[in-house]
Amino acid sequence: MHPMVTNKESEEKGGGARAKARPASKPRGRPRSFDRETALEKAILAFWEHGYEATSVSDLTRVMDIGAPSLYAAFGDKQSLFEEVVREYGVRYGSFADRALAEEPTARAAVARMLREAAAEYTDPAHPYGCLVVHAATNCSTPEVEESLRGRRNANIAAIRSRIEADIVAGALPADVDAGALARHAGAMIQGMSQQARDGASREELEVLAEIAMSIWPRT
Amino acid sequence: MHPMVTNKESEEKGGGARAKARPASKPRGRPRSFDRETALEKAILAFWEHGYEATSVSDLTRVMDIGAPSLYAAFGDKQSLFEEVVREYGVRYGSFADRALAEEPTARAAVARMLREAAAEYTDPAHPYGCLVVHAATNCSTPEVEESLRGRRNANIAAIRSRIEADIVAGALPADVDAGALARHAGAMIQGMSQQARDGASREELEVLAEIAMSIWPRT
DNA sequence: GTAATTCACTAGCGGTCGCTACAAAAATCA
DNA sequence: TGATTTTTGTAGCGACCGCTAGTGAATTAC
Repeated sequence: MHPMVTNKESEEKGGGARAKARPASKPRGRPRSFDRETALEKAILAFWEHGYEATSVSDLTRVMDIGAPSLYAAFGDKQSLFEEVVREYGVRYGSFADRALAEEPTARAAVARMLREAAAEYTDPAHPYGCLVVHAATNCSTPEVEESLRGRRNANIAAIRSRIEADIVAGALPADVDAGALARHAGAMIQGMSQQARDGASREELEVLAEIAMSIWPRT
Repeated sequence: MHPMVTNKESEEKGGGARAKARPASKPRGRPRSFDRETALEKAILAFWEHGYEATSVSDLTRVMDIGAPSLYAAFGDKQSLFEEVVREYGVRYGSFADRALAEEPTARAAVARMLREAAAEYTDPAHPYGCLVVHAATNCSTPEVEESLRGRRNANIAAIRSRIEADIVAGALPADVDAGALARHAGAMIQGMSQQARDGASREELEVLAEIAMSIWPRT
């Protein structure tokens, strides 16, 4: 008798819930009385603001406006809901970093844009301050959860490093550049900016920070 | 992590009269059976590693090797114990920043030393990684505790800023230097380094980070 | 219609949380 | 010797934690 919940719909095949390409038939039983996407967004905001541990299931059922059994049926247990929240956060709010790395012509331009956009994103009053990936699972008594976000942070730094190394190979950066150090510096700036946003720094202050931080890059 | 046998404080054997600096008269009731300083140190390490929320009173009584009533009698409730822990942490582990600001001849030298020593301190295997002030009260459901550490972080940045402004007045830094931005950058580096130490960065990696971070300072 | 299926709600499980009442134990004071 | 004062260990308080059994409501399939 595992506490395991059979994740009936966690596979979520990309298509709209029930409006679009459905395999012909309507679902069998009583329909859900809440919008799953909306409830998930509320969960994102709650975890973003208070972190994994400090957000209780009863907090979640309140802000998502559903009962506990509905939450467990729709999202699994607290930990799997948080995993989905982190994934969706990455799509809705954390994609600016990957976009900068993919779209800018050089690593330097990518990091500059990344920091500039982080200053705006982390201080946007439309949602909690800072970065969920940086703050939501620090001091977490569930090691897997803490490790999961740690992995994401380190993966982000590794992605920046790869982009820098690509520039070195392409000759856009000097061969003696320490790609790891530059990438780590960008990561530290991101994390420091997130912390300072939470501590009350303004967008303008973080933008100045982002700008002067770029002066460590070699002149090209 | 020594095994550390809990030496139940053998009651002073020779004449009690010449035993160290005694406060005038002996206390009236049954003497305490544990060393308060040692117990406090254990509490520091526990809060440092797991944070305020994730460290339960039962965790504390276990690592401090005392019963709950003894803990409450000696330190007050969990929150006031944490306050004392933070104070004592500042004295025992966090004083390198203030010392650098006080002892170095210039703000630049002070910040350079501060970052260099942070790289060593935050990765010292003799205690938990990173900085307690940065990490122990994020996502804390007791607002006063979270606010308290936030205040310390912002005060540290303000202290760096004051030191920089003093250098500007003294002519050791150009008059057009943005003291606030430079100080904020140092704070972001400290916080980013603390996070990366927790995420597994080595002392050498953080030292490189500390060094390149100093290149944002104007050449003097 | 009836059966089958899925969701919502109430109620509550065992466990841990921070904290404390209580009485025995160990010291000083008279 | 008591009487007093303080600490100690036991034992457990009420509140909240994550989570779920059980029952009835809402829908489709036959």
